[in-house]
Amino acid sequence: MTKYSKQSRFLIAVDCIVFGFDGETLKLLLIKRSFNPEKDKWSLMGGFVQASESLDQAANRILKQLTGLEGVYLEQMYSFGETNRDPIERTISVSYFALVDIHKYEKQISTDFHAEWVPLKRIPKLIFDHQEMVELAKKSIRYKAALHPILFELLPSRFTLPQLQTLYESVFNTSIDKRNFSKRVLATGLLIKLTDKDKAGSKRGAYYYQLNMQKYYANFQAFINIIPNPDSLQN
Amino acid sequence: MTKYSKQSRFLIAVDCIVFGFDGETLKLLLIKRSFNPEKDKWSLMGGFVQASESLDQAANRILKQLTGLEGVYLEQMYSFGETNRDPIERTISVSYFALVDIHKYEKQISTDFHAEWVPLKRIPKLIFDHQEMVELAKKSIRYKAALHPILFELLPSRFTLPQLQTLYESVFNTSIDKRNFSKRVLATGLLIKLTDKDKAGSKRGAYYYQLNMQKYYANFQAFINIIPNPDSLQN
DNA sequence: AACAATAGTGTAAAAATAACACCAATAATT
DNA sequence: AATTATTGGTGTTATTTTTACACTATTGTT
Repeated sequence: MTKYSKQSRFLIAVDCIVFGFDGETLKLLLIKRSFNPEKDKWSLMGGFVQASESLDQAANRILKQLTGLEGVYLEQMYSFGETNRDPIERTISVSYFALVDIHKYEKQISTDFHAEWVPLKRIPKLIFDHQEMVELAKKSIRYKAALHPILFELLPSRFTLPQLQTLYESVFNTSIDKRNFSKRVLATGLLIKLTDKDKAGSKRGAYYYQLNMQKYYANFQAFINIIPNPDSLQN
Repeated sequence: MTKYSKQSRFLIAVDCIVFGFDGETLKLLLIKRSFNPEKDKWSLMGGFVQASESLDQAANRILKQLTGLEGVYLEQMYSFGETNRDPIERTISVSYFALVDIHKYEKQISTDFHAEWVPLKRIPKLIFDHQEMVELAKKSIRYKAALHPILFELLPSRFTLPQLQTLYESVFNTSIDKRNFSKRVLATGLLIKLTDKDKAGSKRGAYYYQLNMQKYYANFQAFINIIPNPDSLQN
């Protein structure tokens, strides 16, 4: 068989918007770009897709190479294809967002690699259309988190209800009554209460919980109402 | 500045999953492929992205060229990038789904073009990974339609409540109490009741409604609960 | 005139959500 | 040793939303 002649071929990039949560604020993992153009400017984690790999494989490889992160939650988001989005050569970028437990990787990232966690509220100017990708990623995780239990991916395997609530409050930029919040999340049946407490956050200490992984995977696609009317929220 | 040397370049295709509704069943617009490989096999509307156009522009152009459809609802869905998805040459496909008023285009499509409306329940074997795209598209419109008023894009500008209900029932493969359904949709404030009736569907005739376009565009991103627990539905 | 077929409407029970305030535990301070 | 300050944990009621459910209206056909 013959090839498809006369058609243009393009570079394909993958760009990853990596979210982390340190217990107080949501952060993004950014990197100083190591090559031209825009060398030393802030950028998302990105790279080119290679001939031998699928898009998902490329996303995982790039994340690993630039940050050491492996096996994290990674989901394709949107493909950006404006003709001039990269000034050097036409490049289609397939964007992914990732959710990681920031503590698991915090030191590793800043020592071995040159990536940095930056609070979502203080994102510097980014190269190309990366700003636009970040905006879409913020919308996307809100949208998804309003309906599905993805935010657990940002927490360590053992976490407390106050931690979980702070996470939801910062993703949705709102405040929630803690009685109603705990009723809601416990009603999902996704949480298992442990017997010991986290004494770091308070004097009294808060019980640790962990995910019921069975139910978590089984109910992942189910609609779970943790945040009511998520789009009526501002900012 | 220098080009990004040493990187692979790829073909980029756009494939469109086009939904239509004839008042009874949901249908997809398919086409007999006009070139090799897989010539004369059933295929989605697809084509290659050109150097001069964005992804969205390519999607619109391809839809227009293959079907004459223009100005219809078109939304990027997902990018497919398995290395072997096209046996001839590695191609990344950016998929879009479209929602069209089937009546507006029915004759035009079958005479001027060689596309055909096929009931969603009787989709033939499709080339490459198009089957997978169709499955994802079915999921995607359900997901989106459960929360946002996109299904109006499948109806003519004037429609009746029974028509609208039949549409929802076929998208969600369920049946809905008509009293509750009309309360729900009317509560959105999106519908304007007209003074005349559609006498085609029944002896008594059903009032026509049209969209309040102001509110429609304003509330498009808002979460509108027309179908409760959309994922608890089977099939 | 009777019939057949689809359109249109209201109410009450049940479930889900929202609003709300106090006591518990304990480390730090006096 | 007692007090204070700080955060964790819980239950009830009112409101709202959702669900279940059945009859009359209209009109073309027979």
